[in-house]
Amino acid sequence: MSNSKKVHTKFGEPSTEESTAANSAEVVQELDQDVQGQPSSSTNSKKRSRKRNKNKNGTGVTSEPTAAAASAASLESQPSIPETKKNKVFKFDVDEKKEEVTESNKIENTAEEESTQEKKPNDKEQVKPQRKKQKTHKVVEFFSDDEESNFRDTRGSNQPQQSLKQRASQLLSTRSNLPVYKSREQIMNHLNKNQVTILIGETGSGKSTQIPQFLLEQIPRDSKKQHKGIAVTQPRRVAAINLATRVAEEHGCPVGTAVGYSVRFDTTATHKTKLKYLTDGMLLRECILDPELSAYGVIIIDEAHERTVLTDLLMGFLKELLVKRNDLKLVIMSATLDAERFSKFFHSAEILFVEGRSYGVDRYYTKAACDDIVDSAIKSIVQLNQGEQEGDILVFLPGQEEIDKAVGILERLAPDLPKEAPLIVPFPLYASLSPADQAKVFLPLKARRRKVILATNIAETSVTVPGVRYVIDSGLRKVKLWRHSLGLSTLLTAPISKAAAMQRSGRAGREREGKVFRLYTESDYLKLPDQTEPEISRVNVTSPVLMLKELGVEDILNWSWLETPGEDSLISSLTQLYQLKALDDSGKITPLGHEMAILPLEPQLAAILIKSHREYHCLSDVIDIVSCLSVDNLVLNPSSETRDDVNERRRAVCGLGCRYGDLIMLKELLDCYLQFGNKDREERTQWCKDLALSSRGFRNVLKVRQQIRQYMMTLTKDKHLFQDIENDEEDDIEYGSKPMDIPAILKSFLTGHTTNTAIGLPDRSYRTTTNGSLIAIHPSSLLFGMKKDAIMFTDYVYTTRGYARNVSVVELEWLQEICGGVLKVNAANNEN
DNA sequence: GAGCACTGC
Repeated sequence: MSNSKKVHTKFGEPSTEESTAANSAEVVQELDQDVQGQPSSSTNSKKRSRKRNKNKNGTGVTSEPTAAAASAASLESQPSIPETKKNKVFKFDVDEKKEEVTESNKIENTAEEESTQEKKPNDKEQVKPQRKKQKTHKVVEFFSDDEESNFRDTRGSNQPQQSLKQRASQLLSTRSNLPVYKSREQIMNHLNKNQVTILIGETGSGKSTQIPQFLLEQIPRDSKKQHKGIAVTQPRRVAAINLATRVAEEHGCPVGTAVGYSVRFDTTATHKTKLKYLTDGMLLRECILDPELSAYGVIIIDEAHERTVLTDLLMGFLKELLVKRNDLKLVIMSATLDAERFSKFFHSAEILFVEGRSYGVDRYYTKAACDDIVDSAIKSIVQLNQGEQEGDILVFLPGQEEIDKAVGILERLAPDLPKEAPLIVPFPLYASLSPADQAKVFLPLKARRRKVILATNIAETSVTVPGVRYVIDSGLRKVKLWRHSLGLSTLLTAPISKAAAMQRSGRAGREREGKVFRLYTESDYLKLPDQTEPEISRVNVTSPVLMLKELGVEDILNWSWLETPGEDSLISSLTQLYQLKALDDSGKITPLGHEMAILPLEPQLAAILIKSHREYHCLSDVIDIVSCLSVDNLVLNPSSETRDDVNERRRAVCGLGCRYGDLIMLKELLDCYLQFGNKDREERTQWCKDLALSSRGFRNVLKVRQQIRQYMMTLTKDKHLFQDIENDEEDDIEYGSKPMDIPAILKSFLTGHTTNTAIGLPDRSYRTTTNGSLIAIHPSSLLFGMKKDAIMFTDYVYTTRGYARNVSVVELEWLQEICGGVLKVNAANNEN
């Protein structure tokens, strides 16, 4: 630490915090990477020990009335709070008592490093016996390297029942050392006595794998009586799949039997499944089919602190369902103190705390605010590389632009740096990077090299890179903000919250003690909001509102929102649904609205799809385009060196796209992809590479397409809806041979995008028809720089100026025909 | 003539 002080002259004194908010779902995501053949972390600690003090009863669990959590939440402003209480909860911010807390952590560090030496006595008496106890469990951790390789072996192989059982009993010793396992009795007593339980569990507590199993083990295995099942929701698909796989193994059964999962396009659960991991979106789908959720006796909402729109909706829905179903139990699992809100929401349900296992992270702040974040990040990386011991560096930057810039600078800089320090090897990491490029961050490096991963928010929860010991945090992120008054969303660079800063720094403490270098001052840190604003308060809620209408909620404004999106936002969503004819004059859902709610698409796209069938008779082409639109990162951003070539090739393939715009381009690209067929896989992959398209993206497009076709056949009760297409596919007739009815396709889209239109001006800029603001065609569009009478776009982004993305050419007459009312507004604007 | 964070059905 003294060494680092010398080197990091820019930073102030270190302070220490516990890493928080990371959770067991992330742990399994590491596992996923291993399953996919990526190297596991060889440095993964064999000696993981707990740093957290236990409470007096020694179980690691405390059942507290909510007032205790409230006092814990306001920790900063109550320096007189007893030490024992502080240790029960997360320390979001210990800066005001930095010395005190650093001191206590120092003692703990010492105890760990000198494991044979008896700990010096201190004033925290209750800590002492517990620490002794934990030392005996040091070798045990959630996933050791050995565990993971064994896990790989058994997964997917058809092992006899006996060996599955053997494996399960082997795993039992690992399980039984998890903090949650030790508190089993207490937790289960509480769960059995209460309808709602809020559980805060830190990283590595094992809550996501163990608590569902405790509940499962209460159900007799071979009971003839029908027992209601357990559902565990996750915000991410990969987490649901991996947790189910792991838990099935611990339970000694193949996935898809007693334990299974259900995510879009991939379900292993059957009617026999008693414990099901599923995405929150999937459970909401089940709500539509069965509003009583009668298949379940217990619902567990995991990762509730992430506050995704879908989790929030589920909690509101379940709150109402609990009144109707006295036998239903609900467990809300969270990793942060935000649980206080959950408790209040569920009529002051009690909060249980379970400790976790993670390492301390020293914090450093800059002495002055940084004006150029990329420059500051580079300087910090170089300093750190020279002054600190081995360990990889994870740098959080807001977006692709900053990351690419920083990677470029580092690549030029690295060979000229002093040779005493390890060679810096930079890796970018963001979602629109191709999977192959993303995977590079997991490759091990030769000796005397240091990995520097420059990442967006993707590394905060979705991707866990092993080996990271240092985090550099710009304190910035990109946020999509929905402006309901404009009907447009903007993408802004904004400061993160304290909770997010904590989450980011926690990435340095997953395997051993780490350090975080924050590229902002401590006083700026203190000004950050405690929690990240929940998604629901900043996004377009048209889709959630339609779902609630479908579930029979009449008074949307006064529904049991965990957090209301706001009256303006709700009213604009209701208005939009009314305009799409999903709601009638009295605000009730229409038959069309019902069909839209069933389709797994944004209401706008659903409306377009149905219109394309009933009015414009071009359903199958529109399904193809809509499928492309609903897959992320299909058309990738080419790197700056290849950009011109890629654009050239795309234009060559998309003759019609060049004339009519990006929607038609998507159809042409898909047709091209399909023409390769499965015989020419290699060629097809090369083609995708040449055009900077994602093969994985296309595979998803085909899944979505298949799903939507299925839904449309059900909705129209017409089994032969796609018969001619399917015959073509069987006969291997060339794709794209049937000419598209382009006006019909574009008119279909116009019905859903009346407000996303603009009129061309002489200088190649455009004026929107809604409020007359200036907008330009985004450079990523095939129509970039072209002058057209009128355009329609699916997306709007404001950066240096307003940009329309995914642009298509429309005719002025169509605007009059389809969005007459909108044009009048435009005329009024132009007069002003 | 410029550049989009992350999820879900």
